[in-house]
Amino acid sequence: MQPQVWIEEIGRHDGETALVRGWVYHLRTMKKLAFVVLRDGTGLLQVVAVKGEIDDELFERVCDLTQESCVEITGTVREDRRAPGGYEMQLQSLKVIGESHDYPITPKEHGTTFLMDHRHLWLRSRKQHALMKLRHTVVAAIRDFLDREGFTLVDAPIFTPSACEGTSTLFETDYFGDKAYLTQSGQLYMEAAAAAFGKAYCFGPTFRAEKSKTRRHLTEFWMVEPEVAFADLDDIMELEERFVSSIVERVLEERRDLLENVLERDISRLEAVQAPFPRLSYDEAVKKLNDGGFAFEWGGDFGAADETFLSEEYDRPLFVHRYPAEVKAFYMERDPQDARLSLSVDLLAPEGYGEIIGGGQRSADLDYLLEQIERHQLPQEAFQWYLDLRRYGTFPHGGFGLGLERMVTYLAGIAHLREAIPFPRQIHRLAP
RNA sequence: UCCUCGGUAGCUCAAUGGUAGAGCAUGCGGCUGUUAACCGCAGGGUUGUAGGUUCGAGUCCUACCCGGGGAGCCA
Repeated sequence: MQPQVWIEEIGRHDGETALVRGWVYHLRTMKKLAFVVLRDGTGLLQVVAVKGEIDDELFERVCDLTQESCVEITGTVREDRRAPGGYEMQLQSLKVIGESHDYPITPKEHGTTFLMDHRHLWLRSRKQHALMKLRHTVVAAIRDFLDREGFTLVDAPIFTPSACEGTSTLFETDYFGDKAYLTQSGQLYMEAAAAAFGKAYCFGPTFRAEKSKTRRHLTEFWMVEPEVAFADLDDIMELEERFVSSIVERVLEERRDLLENVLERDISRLEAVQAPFPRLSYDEAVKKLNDGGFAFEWGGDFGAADETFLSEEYDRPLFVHRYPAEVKAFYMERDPQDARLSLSVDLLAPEGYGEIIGGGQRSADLDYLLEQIERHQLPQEAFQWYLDLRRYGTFPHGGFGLGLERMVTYLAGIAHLREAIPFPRQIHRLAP
């Protein structure tokens, strides 16, 4: 039997007879001519059937095809400017592998709710396909960068005995009669990993039971969390900017065509993302907000509008560092210059995409952490293993967490986070 | 939890308080280079639910249900 050719490689078979398999993406028929656009996951190929050149029964079967039916087609390949993709196939034989009737996603507009209800089918569409390819490349870029930098992947558990950061936004589940929670960060485990491997990271799904209904939130999202022994705040910022700019560079290299032609992204906005990134202290940011007419009070965390205003004047991501300790997690190191502040840093994406990274330097001091755990009213028993890291050779260290979907959303320039993940989980969406 | 908008054909949407409609999809017919093809015909409805006002309610009122967008919180 003739081997199957993937459409992305069809150009290598110019002038030959080839066999392709895929799904009917579009169909246009006339009395003596029919065009079938075939989709196989790697590309689109226009197949032409001409009545008279093939027998009438075969031509009838081509005309009777329906959207998204799965077929096997053989035909001769030839270059043709009129065909999308530059190559066209002259049909010789057709075999239907799986029929499709009344495919729900028609070639006209649909609402997001309807499309999300059919997410399992929507993924076949051009734009969604492009977004998943982009996501794939971002994941590969993340792993390759950390690998090159000497990081070891140390997977953090998904079932956890308590909150990493003590908020009340955990999904609770039964664990053989005990309570367990779905992880909202692998952070604390990475601190243990940093003491074992020096440079470590985890990359997996995390869960937040926040009842958020915004374009920037999912209840299940993917986060990459590197942690580095002996790193201070400046080291972390330097690592973050190299990390982010290398991801952008990789995406521009491998997905430029999809970004430009399918996602219609303004490429120049991504080309501007080069290290070093601008740095603003929290104090300076508050002053900027006040000067800009925002009634923002020192001590709070920034809202979406504040973040947009701050990042607006820069063409690349913006670091805001040294937030008040009150608004950050209990394990953040205090600023030795000002006890009200923490050695924390957020990275804000341009164009109003907001926070894509949160991180900073962790406290190495056992007494301080004990005090913080009490202050945040966290159950000390649950943190004994974590405190051991300070009892047995404590060390300065820092790290950060990058939200994968926020990064993909920003790179793709799309309006909503939910299209940056194959099957989004949101407050009102658990299916498909 | 709060603010705001919405729920009418399979989908996207129309419809001064007065016979519920269009485009797409589907079925049938036409067309030899289509690019979300085009042209003609046809079928398709308990207007989210319950009550109320009215001669008459998709439209006005009340309650409830469901969802979109945003806020807070965060990545």
